[in-house]
Amino acid sequence: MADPSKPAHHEDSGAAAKRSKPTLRTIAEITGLAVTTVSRALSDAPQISIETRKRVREVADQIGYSPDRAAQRLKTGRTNVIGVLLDPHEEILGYGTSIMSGIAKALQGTAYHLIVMPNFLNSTNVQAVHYITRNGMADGLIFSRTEPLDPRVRLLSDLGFPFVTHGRTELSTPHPYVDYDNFTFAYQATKRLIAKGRRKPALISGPADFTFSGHLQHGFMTAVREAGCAYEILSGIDLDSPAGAIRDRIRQRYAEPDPPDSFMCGGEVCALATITGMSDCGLTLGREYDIVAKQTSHLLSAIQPQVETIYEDLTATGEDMGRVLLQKIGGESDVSKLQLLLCPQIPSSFGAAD
Amino acid sequence: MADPSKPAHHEDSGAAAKRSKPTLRTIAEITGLAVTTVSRALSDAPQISIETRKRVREVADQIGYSPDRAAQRLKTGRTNVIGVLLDPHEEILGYGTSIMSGIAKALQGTAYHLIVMPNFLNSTNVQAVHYITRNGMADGLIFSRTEPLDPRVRLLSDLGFPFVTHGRTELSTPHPYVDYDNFTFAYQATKRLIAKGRRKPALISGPADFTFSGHLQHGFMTAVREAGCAYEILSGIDLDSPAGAIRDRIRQRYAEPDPPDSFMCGGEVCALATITGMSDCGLTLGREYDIVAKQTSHLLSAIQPQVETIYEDLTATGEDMGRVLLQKIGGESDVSKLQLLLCPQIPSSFGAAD
DNA sequence: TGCGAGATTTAAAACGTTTTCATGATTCGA
DNA sequence: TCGAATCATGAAAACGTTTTAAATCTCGCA
Repeated sequence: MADPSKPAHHEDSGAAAKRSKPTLRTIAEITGLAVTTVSRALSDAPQISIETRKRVREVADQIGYSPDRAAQRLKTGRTNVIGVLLDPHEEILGYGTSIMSGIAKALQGTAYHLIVMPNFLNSTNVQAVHYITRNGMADGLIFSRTEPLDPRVRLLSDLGFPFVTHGRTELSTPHPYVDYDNFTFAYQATKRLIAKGRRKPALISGPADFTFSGHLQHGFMTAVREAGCAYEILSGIDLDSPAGAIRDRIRQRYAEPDPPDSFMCGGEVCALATITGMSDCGLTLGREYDIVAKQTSHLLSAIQPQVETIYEDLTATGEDMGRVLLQKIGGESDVSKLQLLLCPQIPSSFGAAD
Repeated sequence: MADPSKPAHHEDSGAAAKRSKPTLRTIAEITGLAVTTVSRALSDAPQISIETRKRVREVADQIGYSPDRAAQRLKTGRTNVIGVLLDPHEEILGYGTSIMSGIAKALQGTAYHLIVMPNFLNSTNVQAVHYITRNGMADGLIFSRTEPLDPRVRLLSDLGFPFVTHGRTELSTPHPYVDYDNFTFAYQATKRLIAKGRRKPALISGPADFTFSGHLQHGFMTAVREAGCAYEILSGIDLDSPAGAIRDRIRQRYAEPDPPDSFMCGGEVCALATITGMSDCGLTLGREYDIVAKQTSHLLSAIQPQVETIYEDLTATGEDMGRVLLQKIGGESDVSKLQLLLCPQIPSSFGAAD
């Protein structure tokens, strides 16, 4: 932008430079225009003449002007801020960071800033939403881990407050979302296990509350039913369970009769823990059992043997969410344009699907 | 706080409730006081009489008043915001999220909000700092991955802008920081390897630029020199390298003569990649080689066999950084009180040191 | 009775924008 | 040539708070 090292070089009458932050008034004094005009010129109002606009721009750049967000905010009521509700569970494997990175990319070049409200300790998610909307802390909200009857979605819909979720709900009022097609993911992943000759796939599902857990399960069930094979949904653990717990559960399951011979894992840590648990039992990936997992980072490239994965690009998801939210804020009222279902890319190594 | 479902129950003369956001003026009208008085009462100014203060509080709670941050900001110049500069590299294993969670904890109950400025794409770190300070987007800044002559630290020191770093610098002007004692960590970890009978520990160091890499290396070198044993600092990779690269490098190293027999890993992904690389070569942890790693999450609990680790509590670090920054903003000028060096907890399994 | 000293309260200005409404130029149609 | 329309600019109010300076009130005391 403006180079602060460049000498300012303006020999004005008396308005010698106080070294305070330049404001519209500063520019007005230098150019001899009114504050109003300067404001208009900088915001590209149509009624300002071309040359005035150019001159104002010049001076603004020269003295390194940038508008006071607080003042703008006070006057317009707009905050120019997009809030992201961050959940402690999202700590795992850079989930939050990937999403945020994507959102940041979408906000790049707009007037919007990304602000993260971690609701780590204090309140429930709904309370956080209450607080943010009541205090006008953002113009829009983004959050994840939606539940079928998500109270946050309900609240925000009622308020008419712009938001986008990562994940769908089952509420009757449609709302903007970006979601990964976890049904297809689970369906294809499970089919892949079956195609490799496995006859009793196990699912490690998502936490019960969340919408996507149902999708995973549905995809899994569809595949096993089509194949007519046995299956198991591992009880007692889910994708949020700590790695150690998953490892223990696997070990325990193999002490019982009729264990599964393959696993559909919705996450990498989960896959890793499963492998370790199986290894505890003396079983080797690719020999005695198989795994297909969802991949959101490069963690699994570190382990041996290679796990088959289907990739979910969380940064892209974040970017989509950012874009959708900006559209919503911009006044797009056709909700169907604000709902994105991202399709899993099935690796060619999986062979032709049906 | 105030229960919005509770019926408001005030039958005022004519000032019937417009359903707009309550402001100081609203309270002033209800109580019959002046806006000034209300403002003072709410901020516990000493010259307001006890009963007025109480009355104002009551009304404020009742109508669910909360001050307009934008207006406060405009008037006072304070933003009540703490900014965290987030680096893309911090994506790994929830580093950023842990830190942020800690900061959030420290900010809990204060007037401060946490805002994260991811500088993922656009600018260099210094530019981001420039931008934030110039635009007055925060009252204080927190960031990580300091370099010995960190330009961000230099800039902020010159500006007199409050900040805390995660990690020290080697600049002559002292500044607030919170750091983990990586020298001691590396020293103890390496000693542990030697105590287990290893005779050629290898170090996978941090990225060359960062201060803590030097500390790691210093601790490592001190231990091997004391023991008079051979050592190696693995070239071509560092803690930021992707897991696959580390794995490849390990494999490659073992194709050459005189390989190391143990590893000091500054991170968990690194340890995991090392194990996999060694496993590729047919070598087993605890038999042919040992590892001691720094642990910041629970990832390694998922793998087998258990890696010996020394824990670094990043959430606690974040909390410390938050606290220190608040002190700094609060006017604490004794820098020595704003510098924290956190000591590694050496597990008792390591046996008596020395 | 009056007067200054607290003790409380208040009016008004200010922060830097945006916005509403008005103004001074210029041009145009009749 | 004159009023109307168009164009470019400006004055002033407003957003909700904090702060400075001033006003009012209540006493105690001479």
